[in-house]
Amino acid sequence: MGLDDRKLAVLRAIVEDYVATQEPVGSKALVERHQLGVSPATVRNDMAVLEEEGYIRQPHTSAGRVPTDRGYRLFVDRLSRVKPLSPAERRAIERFLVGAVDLDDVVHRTVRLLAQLTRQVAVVQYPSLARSSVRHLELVPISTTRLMLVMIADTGRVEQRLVELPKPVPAADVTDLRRLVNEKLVGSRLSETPPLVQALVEESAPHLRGAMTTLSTVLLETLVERHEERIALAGTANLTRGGLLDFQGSLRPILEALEEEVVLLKLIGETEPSTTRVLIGDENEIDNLRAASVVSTGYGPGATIVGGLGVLGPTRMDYPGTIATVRAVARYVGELLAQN
Amino acid sequence: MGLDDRKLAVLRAIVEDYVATQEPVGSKALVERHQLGVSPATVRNDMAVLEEEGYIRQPHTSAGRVPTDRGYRLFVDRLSRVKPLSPAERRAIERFLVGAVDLDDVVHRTVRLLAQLTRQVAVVQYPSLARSSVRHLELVPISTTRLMLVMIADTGRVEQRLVELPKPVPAADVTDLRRLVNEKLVGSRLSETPPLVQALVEESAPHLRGAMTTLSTVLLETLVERHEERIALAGTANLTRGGLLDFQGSLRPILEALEEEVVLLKLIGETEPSTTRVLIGDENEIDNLRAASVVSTGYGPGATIVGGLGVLGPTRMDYPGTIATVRAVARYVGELLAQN
DNA sequence: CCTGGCACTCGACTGTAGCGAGTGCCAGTC
DNA sequence: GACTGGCACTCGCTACAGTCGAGTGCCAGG
Repeated sequence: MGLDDRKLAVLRAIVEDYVATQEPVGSKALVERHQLGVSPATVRNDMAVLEEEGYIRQPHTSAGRVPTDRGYRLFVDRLSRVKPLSPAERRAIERFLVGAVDLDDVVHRTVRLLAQLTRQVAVVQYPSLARSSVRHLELVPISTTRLMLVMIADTGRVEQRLVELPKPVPAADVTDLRRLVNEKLVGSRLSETPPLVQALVEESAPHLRGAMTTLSTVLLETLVERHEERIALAGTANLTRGGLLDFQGSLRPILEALEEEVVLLKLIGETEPSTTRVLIGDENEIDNLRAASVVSTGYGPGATIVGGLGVLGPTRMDYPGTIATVRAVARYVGELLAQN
Repeated sequence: MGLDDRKLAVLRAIVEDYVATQEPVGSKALVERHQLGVSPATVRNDMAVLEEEGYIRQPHTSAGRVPTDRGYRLFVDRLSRVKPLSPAERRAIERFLVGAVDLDDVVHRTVRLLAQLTRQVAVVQYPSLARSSVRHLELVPISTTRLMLVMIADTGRVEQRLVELPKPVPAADVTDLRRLVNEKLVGSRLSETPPLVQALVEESAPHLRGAMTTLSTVLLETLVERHEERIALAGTANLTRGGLLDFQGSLRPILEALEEEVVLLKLIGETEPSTTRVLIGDENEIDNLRAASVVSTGYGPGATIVGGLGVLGPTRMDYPGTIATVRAVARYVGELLAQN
């Protein structure tokens, strides 16, 4: 484990050069491009150690060195400072996000912005229902046996579900139902609603009981239990940058993974602490994404977190820059949400 | 233009073999695999004519022939019958689409189904607002100066917009506004609403005038004029089938095009007649998609068309099969919509 | 502990040769 | 006049040999 400062400097230089050039970097080029203060031969010795420890590797004998996933990990954890954003990027973020009217609008703008700034695939999760509370519930009669249940959450999300009633319900009863569910549920977090909904059914007048039961079923099953998460995606075209060198030749597994909402949620949805999470190559649990890295973080108004966002790219990525961008965008989005 | 029956048969054989094998097809292989009743030499003469007319070409001297876009066009127009669906496919469609509850659900299932059956990129347009009529408008107070406008269309689409009021509006007035807009607009097609909305503003009581004006602005601008279209996409991973032989080496332009909603709408949205539309390679107006073909059609309950759906793939695609699948799926979706 | 020197490795590139699929053309046949 | 068999030709593909050079590991000396 004898990684003295110079060896770390060599690793940092290798990572930076490789990220920039996309080509294995050799000892001679290294000393030329960085002020290491030693000769190529010395660097070679250091490289030998770094390779033995698993931080770099040679694609083939007599090629330069390339960082391993482990090497990137060390780089991210100990060798890089988060790059401050350029004023241009800062301006781009502001320009992109002002003028958003809708939650939909915010999410779409955000995901495109992220993709554009990082030049990678961007993923943004809509504010999670599980972390939202009910602002209003609306019942719209579609026919005598059908209601449209519209739920508006404090995070701006609006969800609707069709409710098929067991038997016709008069308009007056619909009004009663609407009043009851709103009285009971408005203001409470969705994760806390089950007992309330239960009580609602038990307390409701006999002639409303039937309708209230199916209504509660819809509420619980489709909105609370399998809490519908929504995801926006952009920038898949960026996967083709760098030819087929990244992603070991085939985009197939990546594209397949990106089509699975569950996978995407796993990637960016589980960020509990407010820190940025970086998953490098192999660290990723999803097999299809073993050749990719993910940088993700949570966002939300103020200190609370209501959803996640992040980007996915080749392991060979500009981590400091990407981390900075992801964080900055998350912060701006949070502020935007706080305003509403 | 001397294309006698045998030359057409040769063209058909070339298209079928090339689609199946993905390799340029030569005269000898042709007579072996198809009952043409003539010798390779004769076929060669026919091929020479077909090439002169621009229906096929040679990638390089001494390779077999490959159909040109023009060749595919002739094939689609005159040389192929729509393939009947296999019972398995038929069953797959039914199994996939029953149990859909939501419009969202229907669209998502449809797009995935299409992608799976055709093994290509599938695109489904949500029922167009322009072709929908208003079933109900709901106004939900968010704060004293903010309303959430929820529009439910007869096609099942639900759209919401935040309305920022110029000054606080009491709850009673919101009730009035809700009643007024519903009385006036429910049942009318969105494309016919502008004069109605105009009248609504002019006829409304003075104390409602201000709120009604901004409300009408939101209605007209965001829902009617730039009629918000929504699109679902699936199966991008299928682009990687056939290695990089299709799409002349780079997926980049295709992926870029697929990220633009406008482009997608252009692809599948303009289907006015109920017939299936096939765009082959160069016929496509979007430069990025000159290497691809699109098969699209309209769908809707009964005979009316409310939206489009289709698939995108390499020009080297199984046109008869794809056309059949796209049509069948569109028909099923139409039936599904008619039930609601 | 660092450095310069040196032998070695091995991928990338180049040029050559042989193979074979496929063609175009032509003379002969029905 | 249409079709066919035969034949010379083209040219991409593959294999192989040779060269080049970037990069390495190792070692002796400062």
